[in-house]
Amino acid sequence: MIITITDDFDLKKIADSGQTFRCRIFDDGTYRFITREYILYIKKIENTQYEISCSLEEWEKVWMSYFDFDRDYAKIRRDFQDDLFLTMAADVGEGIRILRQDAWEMLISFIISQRKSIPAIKSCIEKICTLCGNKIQTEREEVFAFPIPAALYKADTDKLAACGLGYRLPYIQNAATRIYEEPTFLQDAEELDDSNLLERLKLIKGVGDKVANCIMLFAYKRTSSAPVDTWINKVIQQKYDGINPFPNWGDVAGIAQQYIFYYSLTHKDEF
DNA sequence: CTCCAGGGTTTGC
DNA sequence: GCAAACCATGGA
Repeated sequence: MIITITDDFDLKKIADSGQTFRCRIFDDGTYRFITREYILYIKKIENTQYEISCSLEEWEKVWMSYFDFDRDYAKIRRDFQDDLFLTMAADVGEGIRILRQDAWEMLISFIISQRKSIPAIKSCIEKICTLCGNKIQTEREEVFAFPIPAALYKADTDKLAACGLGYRLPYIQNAATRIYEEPTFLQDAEELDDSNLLERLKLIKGVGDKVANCIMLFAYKRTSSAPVDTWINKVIQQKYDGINPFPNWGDVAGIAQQYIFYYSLTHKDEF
């Protein structure tokens, strides 16, 4: 099926933006995304035309929300014009969108992410999916879904450790136990305001300010949340005199953060 | 081989 | 309250 997308949408930049760790790029230019049990193959045909593997119904029900198409990113970028560095970063990152991903997957993925490089995070998560995720056969490949809480809870400790979790193993097992025993924990958190949601997420061992902000931004669409990691911290030190500028950008701070994060990733020699 | 990674918790003051 | 120490492991 062919669809038209007119707002900012760059598959490669989204895949490389560090929000999702399970996007696969095929040699023919097709991108694969997974969320819950849904799998999408999408390829740019020309200009605003994209070929998608799912039905229009699934596109509208699942993927429109996943890719955050209710938000006008072109307008958001224009509103950054009073900040020179952010304007440049947003220009470089044009096409990035904030993905609305599964809260459980983001919780586990970003606990794993601490003190790991993005390639290491990806391979670690892939091993966990292969170990205890649901196997799905598509027309292109055999894929493993992200494990549900019960599957991770019941996974053998030694086999889980062999996925490269390191010292994060007890954090992961603790989080899996928590969500397995209280299945509505993440769902109920949706009702909380930003401040209370942050504190609720930080109740889970291994979740601090940075990881909680990632979960808020990438799963709960709390676009005021701007995670400060090592790269963002370098930018704050070198471009903003050590003063965190993100609170100044209000409810689009998280989007500004994502443009700047992508800029720092693609211009490592400047930091 | 060494160095560091989308940090967080624990410990010591 | 705040720094500093400590954490396992893979990728570069």
